[in-house]
Amino acid sequence: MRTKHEPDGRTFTERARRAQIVACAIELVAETGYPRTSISKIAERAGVAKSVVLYYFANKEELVNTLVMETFLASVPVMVPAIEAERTATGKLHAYIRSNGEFIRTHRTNALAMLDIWTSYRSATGKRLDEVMAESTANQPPQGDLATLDPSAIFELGQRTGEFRAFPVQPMTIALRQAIDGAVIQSSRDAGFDVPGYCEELVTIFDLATKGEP
Amino acid sequence: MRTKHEPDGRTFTERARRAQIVACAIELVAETGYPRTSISKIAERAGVAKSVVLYYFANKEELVNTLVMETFLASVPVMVPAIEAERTATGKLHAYIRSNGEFIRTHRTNALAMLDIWTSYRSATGKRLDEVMAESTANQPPQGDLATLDPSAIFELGQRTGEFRAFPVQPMTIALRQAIDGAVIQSSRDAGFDVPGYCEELVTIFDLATKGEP
Amino acid sequence: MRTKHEPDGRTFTERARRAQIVACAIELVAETGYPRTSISKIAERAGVAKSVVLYYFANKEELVNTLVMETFLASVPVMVPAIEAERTATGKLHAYIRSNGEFIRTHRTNALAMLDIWTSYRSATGKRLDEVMAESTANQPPQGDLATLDPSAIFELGQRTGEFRAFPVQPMTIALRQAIDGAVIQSSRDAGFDVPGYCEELVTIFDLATKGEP
Amino acid sequence: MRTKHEPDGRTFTERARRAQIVACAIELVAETGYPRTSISKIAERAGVAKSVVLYYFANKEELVNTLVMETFLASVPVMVPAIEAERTATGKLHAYIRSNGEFIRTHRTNALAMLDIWTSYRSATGKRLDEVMAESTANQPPQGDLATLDPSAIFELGQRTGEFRAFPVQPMTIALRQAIDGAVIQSSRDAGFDVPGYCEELVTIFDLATKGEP
DNA sequence: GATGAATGAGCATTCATTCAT
DNA sequence: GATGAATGAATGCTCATTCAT
Repeated sequence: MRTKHEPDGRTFTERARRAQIVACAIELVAETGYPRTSISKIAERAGVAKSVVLYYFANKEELVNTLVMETFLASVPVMVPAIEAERTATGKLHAYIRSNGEFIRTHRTNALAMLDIWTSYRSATGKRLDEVMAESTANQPPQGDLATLDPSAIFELGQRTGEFRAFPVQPMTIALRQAIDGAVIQSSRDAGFDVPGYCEELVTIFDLATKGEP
Repeated sequence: MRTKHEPDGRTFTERARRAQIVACAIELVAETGYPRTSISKIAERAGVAKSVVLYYFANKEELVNTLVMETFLASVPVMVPAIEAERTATGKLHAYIRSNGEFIRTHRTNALAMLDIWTSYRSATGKRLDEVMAESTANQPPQGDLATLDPSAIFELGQRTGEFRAFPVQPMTIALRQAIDGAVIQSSRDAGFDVPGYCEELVTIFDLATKGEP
Repeated sequence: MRTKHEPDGRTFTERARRAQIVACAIELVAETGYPRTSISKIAERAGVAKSVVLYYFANKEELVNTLVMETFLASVPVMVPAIEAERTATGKLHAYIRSNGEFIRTHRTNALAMLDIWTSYRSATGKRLDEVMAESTANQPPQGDLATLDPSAIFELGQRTGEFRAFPVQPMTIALRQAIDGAVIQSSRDAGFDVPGYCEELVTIFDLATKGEP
Repeated sequence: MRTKHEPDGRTFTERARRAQIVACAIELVAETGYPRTSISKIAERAGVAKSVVLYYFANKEELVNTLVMETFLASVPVMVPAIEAERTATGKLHAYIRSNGEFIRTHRTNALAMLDIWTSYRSATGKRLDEVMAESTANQPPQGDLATLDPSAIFELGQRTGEFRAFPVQPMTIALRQAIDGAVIQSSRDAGFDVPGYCEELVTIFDLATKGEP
């Protein structure tokens, strides 16, 4: 008899194994960094043969893509509703920072792994992950959740409504994203790092930075 | 005749060779990232045999440490005088950001390599570079140039003089360091990125963030 | 009700599946060569699971044997009647060459695959296909269609009837078989190669070679 | 002290090791076929670590190229003088066949390996060796030894001098090359195969085939 | 000082095959 | 009948490191 396939075309076992392998990969990347995370170490941690990993993922790149995508998708239900619940740019900015911090706190390992891959992944041709992803979605402005999760949109809204002062959006966006990534980095060095507390400070900092009249 | 040894116990030739190898390593890390920078590629670029690299550096870790240390030391004459020339905390903060930007602009390759190593280096046991370095200088508060180059000192000064509002120093330090690292990351993706312009925005942002009364 | 079994002990479905798999295998070998033809690629092209291929064929060797046998059997109705229709050795020789060329032209993929396997197949112990097959039919002189398809018999006939000069049969046989294989090789490199035209030249060449008085 | 380098830029050890590795590779290809000849098996036979093979040859392709080139170059001093010593096309044709047979007899393993590679080598993109080599020397007519070793030139000469009948050169060339390759194939199946005797028959066959008036 | 030679560990990937269902 | 799951062996290749000279 045929094995039962779920609507997504995957069997129960396949979905479970894929999830298990992705989980082990995330742990290893978070603990030892992406370059030291090999397929055999992932298999070892999962308690399966190395070839099992490559049975479920065509190659390492597919595994990494899945990992990144799953982590990104996990952040959506935490962040998007929080941001969209706010009507003002100020409210959205606060919600963006706090919900991002909340995601880092509740999904610490995911966040660690994602940031490590984000910074140290290089394709066979030397390209970084964002460059690879940018190519596949070239010339398309961010849409849907992706748009909501881009701080630039919040800054532009605030400038249109007059809540924020006139400042170049790109540098502010970079500074904010980097500041939030700082929470992940600190968290990786000190498991007890107070992410929500840090984010409250970021709320104050970027509140002042966006509103003040220099 | 004996070969003349300089005060550091190294001959002129040895220092020149080491400098040449470090320079090639920096170039390669900046171009292709740390994990893709192998000793044989460094040797190839330097035009020497692979074993020569390991003759001058006991192992890859020592080479990396030297590389980081040299880059750090190169930043001292650019940043320290600029910061120390200022008397107020505000002036020192501005000088810190601008001189750091100036260093990134004039030593782009160094800065790129350093940040890449900072984020992706892991020792054989999985430790990051700062963790490894922290162990060798454990329990010592930063001194001399190191103290000057630590933004925490500037923030504490400003709070003592009343120039800055009362805020927890650690989060502000993390946010500032991360924001500046953002300049390097952008520069690595876009060689034409306007680092000084970006830093001017950071001056405004952190001016507002440290002074405002929330 | 019991599934109906044909005389060969196989059901209709089974024979159809086997034929389909063999057909896909032939295509792949012809296109990419035997060593690059894996069971998973065959299964993929046939649109079945990899394990299905090994359900119908005990192992890769059995699949290859079937493939070769089917191709050989396909050549019989093209070549044997043409050769047997001729009464003279000269006529049979011409018919042998021309009908072989005709088979190559009409069954190009089969011929390509068969020659590729013939030249590059090696068993687990390093033996070639003809050696493996020879073992299973050891000490039996060729019979039936196999005898008709052996050029040696034609040459011996011609020498008995006086149509051909006295020459050692083995070298002439080797030269003829190799010359015909040349048509397949050329055809694999250049799909537009004029096989019948080439075979007409072979007819002339071997006519002169078998008849001349040196 | 520097290791002494010979005029070709290679040390004594390097030349010896390369020769040893190539010799082992030739043996293995001749015995078990190219696809079953792996770098580790070559290393094992040579009694060195697998990595040593890749220390002397950048990759498998370079090793194969060296192997093919060395075998080809080994055939030059055997064949070229013999062919060039003859003035008539008939003499050159006989010399071509006989000296090629002589080369096969004295360099049996080389000839076996070369033919196997010639027929079963495929590049990563699926191209055969002659196609790969043709690309690198595209649009250049064969020159020097390569021209001498091309039977087409002999056939064309004979047609100009009137020694040979008018026949299309390409099919005759294919038939001759294939017939000679037949000697190698027979030799690989039967180490005692009488190559010179076989070649004498080829001399007769192609003598008749090129001269007769059909 | 300098380097050619050698090596073992590790990596991503392919593949034929086994087996329980 | 059919197949999803799993696996071990093998492959080409990279790399940091050791060592004798």
